[in-house]
Amino acid sequence: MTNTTLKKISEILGLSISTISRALKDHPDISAKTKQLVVELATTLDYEPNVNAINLRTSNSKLFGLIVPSIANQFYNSFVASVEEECRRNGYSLMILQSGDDPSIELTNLKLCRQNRITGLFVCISPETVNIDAFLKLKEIDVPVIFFDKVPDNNLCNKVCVADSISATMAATAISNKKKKKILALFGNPNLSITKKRLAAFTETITNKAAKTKLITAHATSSAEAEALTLTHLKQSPDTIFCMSDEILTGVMKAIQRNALKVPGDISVITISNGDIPKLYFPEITYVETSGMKLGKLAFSSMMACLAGSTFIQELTIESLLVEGGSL
Amino acid sequence: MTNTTLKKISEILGLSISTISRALKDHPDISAKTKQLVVELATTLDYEPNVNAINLRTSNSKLFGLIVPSIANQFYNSFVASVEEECRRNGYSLMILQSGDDPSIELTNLKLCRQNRITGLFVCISPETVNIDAFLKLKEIDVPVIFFDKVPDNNLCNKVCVADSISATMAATAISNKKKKKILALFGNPNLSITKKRLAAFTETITNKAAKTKLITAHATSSAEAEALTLTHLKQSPDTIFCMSDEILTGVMKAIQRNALKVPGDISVITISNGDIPKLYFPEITYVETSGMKLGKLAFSSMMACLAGSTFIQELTIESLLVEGGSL
DNA sequence: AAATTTGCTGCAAACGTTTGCGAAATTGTT
DNA sequence: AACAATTTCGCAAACGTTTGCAGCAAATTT
Repeated sequence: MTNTTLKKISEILGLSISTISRALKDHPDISAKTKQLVVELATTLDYEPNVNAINLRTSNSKLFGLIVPSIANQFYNSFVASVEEECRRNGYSLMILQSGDDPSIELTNLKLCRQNRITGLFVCISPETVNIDAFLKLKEIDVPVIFFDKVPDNNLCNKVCVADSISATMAATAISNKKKKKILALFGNPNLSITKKRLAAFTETITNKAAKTKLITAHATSSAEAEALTLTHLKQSPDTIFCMSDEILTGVMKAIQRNALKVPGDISVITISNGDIPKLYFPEITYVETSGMKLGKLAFSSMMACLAGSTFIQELTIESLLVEGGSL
Repeated sequence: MTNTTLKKISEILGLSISTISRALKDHPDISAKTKQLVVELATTLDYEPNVNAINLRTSNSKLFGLIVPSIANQFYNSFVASVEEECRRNGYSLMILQSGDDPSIELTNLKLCRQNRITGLFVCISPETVNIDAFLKLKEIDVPVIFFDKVPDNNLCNKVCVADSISATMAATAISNKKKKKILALFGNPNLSITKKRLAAFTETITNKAAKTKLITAHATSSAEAEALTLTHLKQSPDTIFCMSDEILTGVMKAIQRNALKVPGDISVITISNGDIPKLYFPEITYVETSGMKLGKLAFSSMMACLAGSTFIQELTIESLLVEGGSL
């Protein structure tokens, strides 16, 4: 058995291919009874149009590309899920590709996107990616590119991000409101702009709002490292720990559980997170939300704006939100 | 600017389209110097072949479809990630679609796959899906279908699953080896075959191996429900809790933390899991591993076997593995 | 009765490739 | 110098659609 085509239907019905094509899309030129005839046969034969042929003919693929470091990550995960949903609702397809933070795979994926003649691209570049010319070339052929989360410095492109500085500020404010005196603040890879922004904003806020508070900052690039670091600093008995991300948080929590400390009795915890991990603990960890889902919706609407002809280049951020758990 | 095509290159070089096509794919008919000429120009013009045209011409899309309830799930997540990786390594593309466990979206997604003329489909059906005819129709047009994880009862299809019975048995054995006396075993949605299998195997093993042990079983369909259930049963002070899944585990752990119980001093915990969640706690939770990654690799190789012409229908399972944490 | 309108349908080109076949140009063989 | 063999390339059809245009019959208007 082979796939049903317009031609096959046309031969059975003794009509021309163009009539079949028009009948199936309810074209006014075709009489009602012909339409019925065609639609019925198409249904029984399980006709499904060949999108390759359609795309070729119309040069409009209705396909978006999405390049992300890894989908095995709470944040990107929810981002991807929400973009996927929006695509389905709006009649688009989505090609999801993982780069594994490897610039060469990133390029391979980009190539794949081009070969598939995507009509738009969502991309989160890897930390090592410095040259984004390959992405910008897409714009030359009128394919909009929306950078999300980890975005290039170049300001000639559309970006959607979480409000890094603001969320760190919010966390710092929440801490200072509680009159904490000795804070351990843990951050991720110091080379990432996301780390720099959060570190700067956090430090500044604490310095301004709670001048007498002692603040210790440190960097960890993995959960295990965060755990070790926490265990070390716990000896100086901080009263609060701030975590820049879920990864840091999980390490910190293991250290806290290992030392059998009570949260928030012995020590307070606050983090910046998508929200899934903080809810795994009791009490639930207070966090500043950076929603991948919201970011996905924003990215999608930004894409739609581009496709609608907007040439206005903008950098959008989603607002953060303090979600109270019981850990602060 | 528009995309570069073979035609454009051929016009610039004064050669025919077929020569360009052959030159780019290193066809022996073409002379070395022509090849070099063509390749150079193609590179500077950023030529990327149009896969729509290729697929149309060759009727071979090199595209797999993957329908999964949700990618915002540790297990499916790792499954998808590993399939995606295998695809990239083997020159295939992957169209990832979420059904949200909604049978109608499932069908929409299936239609999308057909329209894209996928060469194979990986699918995890929703619990409500009873009629799988729509999927079986794919086989009539020679598109292999690999069902994974939640599979239909029908035995005329290829399936890859985690070893549900065996993993439950392994967990039960681990418990009985520790001479536990009072077990609380929590399971998920009682209508799912996965639940039935795990429940049956667990109960049977405990009954056989530890006849004197008291076993209480219960069902919870969400993490919150599992927490409430645990809090209730904790009053009867079980010495061990078995969790059927990560979802159950997270609820149980919140209950344990809420009651400030020590693991494994006051109570032991064991679960069946992909491995991510158990490692978030201290001590890490002992679990029987059901690896989404392994399942992904298995599904992919099964797909490859089908494409290679194997008509042998089989149900494959991945072996489980007891990963010792410190919770038992 | 002729002219016009209306309703329905078909023709054919185009989208960008691949590939079997034939032909021309070059080389090698007697 | 004649022929065969080889190298190198182009022609044209096909994949499954969409769509501007033309055609034709029937219905309506002059």
